[in-house]
Amino acid sequence: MPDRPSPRISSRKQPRQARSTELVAAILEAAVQVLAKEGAQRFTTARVAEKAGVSVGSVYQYFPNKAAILFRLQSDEWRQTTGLLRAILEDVERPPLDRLRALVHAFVRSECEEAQMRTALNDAAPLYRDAPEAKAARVSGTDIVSAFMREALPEASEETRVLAGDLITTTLKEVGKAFSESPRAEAEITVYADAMADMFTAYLKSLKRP
Amino acid sequence: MPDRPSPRISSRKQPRQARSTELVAAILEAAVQVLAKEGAQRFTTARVAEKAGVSVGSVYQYFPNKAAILFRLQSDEWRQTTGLLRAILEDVERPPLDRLRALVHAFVRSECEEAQMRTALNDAAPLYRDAPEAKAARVSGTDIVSAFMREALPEASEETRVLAGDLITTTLKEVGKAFSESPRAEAEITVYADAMADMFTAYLKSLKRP
DNA sequence: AAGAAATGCGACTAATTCGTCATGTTTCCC
DNA sequence: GGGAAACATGACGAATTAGTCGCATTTCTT
Repeated sequence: MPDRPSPRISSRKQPRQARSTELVAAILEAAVQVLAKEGAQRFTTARVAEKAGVSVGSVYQYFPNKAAILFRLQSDEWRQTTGLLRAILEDVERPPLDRLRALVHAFVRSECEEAQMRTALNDAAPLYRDAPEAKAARVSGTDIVSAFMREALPEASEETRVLAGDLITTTLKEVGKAFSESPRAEAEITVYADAMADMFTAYLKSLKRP
Repeated sequence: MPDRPSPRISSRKQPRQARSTELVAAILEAAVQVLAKEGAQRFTTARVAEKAGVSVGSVYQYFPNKAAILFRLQSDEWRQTTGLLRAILEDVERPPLDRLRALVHAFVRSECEEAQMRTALNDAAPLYRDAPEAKAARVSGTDIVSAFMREALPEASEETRVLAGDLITTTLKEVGKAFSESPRAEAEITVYADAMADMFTAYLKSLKRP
């Protein structure tokens, strides 16, 4: 119930010439910097435009509104993370629990990079959260998880698998997010990721033999 | 890095007469409603004042700024939750893992009440998060957890206990928050809380015998 | 080269916001 | 009753913001 309506968030028009492609890239780059440096509260189209060395009008040629810029950043971020995780999960040679551990490490580590920007992006979430595109994005990605869970818990009921998969996914995402909100040293990251992997491992083992 | 500086957030003056005490209560009550109904984005002192049937000026007599109202709500919420959880954890008769399960249920259930308002309050977190009072509030409460962990894992190293305690606490809080962001049916809550308790239980057991 | 299409510009508007302050009202206490 | 202190008011100033629009410039196409 955060923001008024859910305005359209999809791209206004596609860049067709080289200069406009660069312009969009410059805007996104600048948006990241503004977000990291100024925070969600002071993230304005004017500031982004200035940082990008571009006029406000140009920003609105390719993004229908402020939320669209933020959603685009979030999408890109999410696509990248998904690719990273999928690669790990689909390496069928390694035993499932090994892969899960590797995944936890990769995810936590990735969250800790550009932590400032990510935190600010989360702060701005209310602005794009309710848009239909954002909702759709959240649904996708379920298939990889359920495939993995089928492998890790072949004898459990589908219901159990869905529940456990959801719990682990949510925990990974939310706890990772919270963890990365403070600046962290290398060693700390490793220790924390291991602890989380330990927890998941113990949980999955307990579901195997109840 | 969300909001400019961290402005003072503590109370501006204490109400000394009956009417002003009621006024403060009315403001807080109204604040909850505005937050739930309009969301963080549209939470303004003017709207709160109007809903409370009071003038803006009066609001600023007892709260130095908007953030202070939000912080106050968060504090109250937190105090209440802490009390609830402490009572469960300190019931020394029941075995530790039983208490932990009860605690998870109580917490998740409590998060699901007034979910709208809580979500909005979280959205507004950047406004008060950086204030010193808020930082202080986050530190306190560690003692109950560590007492419990000493009991649940008497033979583990202090380091392990701190880490596990932190992980469980963070998971409970963050996953509970995320879970309550969608509206949930009774049965769903029970199932989810049980799953989370299962995960914690398995984790703690695994730390007992490695 | 010349018209068309795409792109880029930035001053400007309309709206919203926070918080103050001069002025009135109520309560307290002697 | 009367003076002081506490309380309440709401119009107002200063600042910020999102997004638009008429016009200038660049690129494409033929």
